[in-house]
Amino acid sequence: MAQHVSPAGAPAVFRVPRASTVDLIARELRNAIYSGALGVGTQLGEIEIAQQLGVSRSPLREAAQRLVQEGLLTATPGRGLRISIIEGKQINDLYSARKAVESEAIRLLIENGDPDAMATVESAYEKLVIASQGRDPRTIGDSDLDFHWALVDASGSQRLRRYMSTLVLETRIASFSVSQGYVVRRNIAESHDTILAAIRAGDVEAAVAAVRALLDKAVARLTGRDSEDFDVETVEEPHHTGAIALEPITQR
Amino acid sequence: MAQHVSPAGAPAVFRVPRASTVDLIARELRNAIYSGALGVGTQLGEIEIAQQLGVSRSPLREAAQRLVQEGLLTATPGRGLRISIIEGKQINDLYSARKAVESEAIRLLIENGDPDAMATVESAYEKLVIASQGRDPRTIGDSDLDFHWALVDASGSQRLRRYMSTLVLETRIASFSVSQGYVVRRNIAESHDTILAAIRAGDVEAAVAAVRALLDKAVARLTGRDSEDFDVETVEEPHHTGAIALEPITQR
DNA sequence: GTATGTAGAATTGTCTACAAATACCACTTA
DNA sequence: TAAGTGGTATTTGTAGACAATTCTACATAC
Repeated sequence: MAQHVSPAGAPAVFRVPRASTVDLIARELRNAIYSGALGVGTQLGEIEIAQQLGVSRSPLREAAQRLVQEGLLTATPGRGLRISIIEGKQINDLYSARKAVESEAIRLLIENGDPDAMATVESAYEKLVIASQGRDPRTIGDSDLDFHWALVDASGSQRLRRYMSTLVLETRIASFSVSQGYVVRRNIAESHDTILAAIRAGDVEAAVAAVRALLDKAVARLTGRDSEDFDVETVEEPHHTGAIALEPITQR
Repeated sequence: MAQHVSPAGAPAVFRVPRASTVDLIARELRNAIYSGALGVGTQLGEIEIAQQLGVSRSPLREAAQRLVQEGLLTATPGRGLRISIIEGKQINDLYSARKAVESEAIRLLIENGDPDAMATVESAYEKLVIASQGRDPRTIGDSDLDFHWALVDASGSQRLRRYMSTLVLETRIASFSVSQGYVVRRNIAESHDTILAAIRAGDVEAAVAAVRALLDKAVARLTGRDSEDFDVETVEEPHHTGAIALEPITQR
């Protein structure tokens, strides 16, 4: 995922915003969810996680509340935290949000007309093409999400970016939740080419329509309403070995 | 703001999710921001707030992290928490997000065709009309935001609702940040009538376009690029008396 | 008179300990 | 044997205490 970029015209020297411990923990938790190290529905014991991260329970709990706010974790009083499950109607809801965010992102991307931003999108697309030529569905799925992320990142909107970073994770959770596997389409590159072509042409409506269609297809696939599309491949998620391993927080 | 509604078809009996202390604190903080009790840019001392709320620092800090994730609070290591300031380019960003969310909400609202949902929107509109006939700009501003909230709430989308609840607060913060006053248009009802008419007619594109136009106008007003529109009124925000008062958390 | 360095106070960040709620398991009983 | 019940153990929720960082004020040097 791309980094933040200093806006032009801003002062040359910023107050260095060194990341707080809570930031680092939250990031680590998100990584763990994305990678699948923390499986869907997993109840997470605070002392265990805290020990693995090399921190106390307090900052861990604070970081957890951030993910709760995002909807990635579900907190039930007296019962602690578990990774949210996203299935059923939530799938539709998730993709509604994605349609909202990605549509607006495309609009901004085209309006801004920033060549650098377009370049990163093109770059993400190329990686997607290369990945789709390979045979590893996992890699394809990753580069698919990366592309959509790049799209929103290139919009330059801080809020859309924030929303999308969560939505990416939720999409990941959803694919874990639905099948306990991982479904991707093999011919994924063509449909994305349509989007990119429209963006290049500066045709907002066409690009938006293309993304919406793409996402609608994804919903149909995930909710099992699409029995005709055989060009998919299911990959089993590696079984969780019980012992989940998180990297300790460094930098202090 | 309207309350959450049980989605149809959900099990009749839920595991009663009694609100956790963190929930209550977070809600109280949001209320304080919305009401202006916690002014923009205010540094909040943890011990003081915790005492006023009648809780310890631990749950307060956890609740605060939720608002940090929302972007309502800004946390700087070693320097604690302060209410975020929203001005300049952030205004554009904020309204981009609103466009994204509200556009999609309208789309869903029309697609769903739920009479009850429409009724709540109509109700919010009526209140807006009544308020706009009065002379209190503060009331008008409130009912304006309430209407937009009702729109998104009626979409039935959990995620859009979550986004919007934050965006409403941010909009409020923005109007506090820009002028240290509160700007509203007097003839606000007509423009909203356009939206509602399009929704009633089931015309998605027209409704979406109307909302986008409305929001664009708001941006222009807030960023001061709209010197021609004289039909506005500025209200001074009541001076903060230094002593901020928060209601203690009850229910245990 | 301005700027720099230092000491003190206050506030935040983290940890440990205690209280309360929940889950699990054995036991009893129909 | 199955269901209900009670007790125990584990986990979470909260509070208070300690450590570290930052801000403010004052003194000193240029």
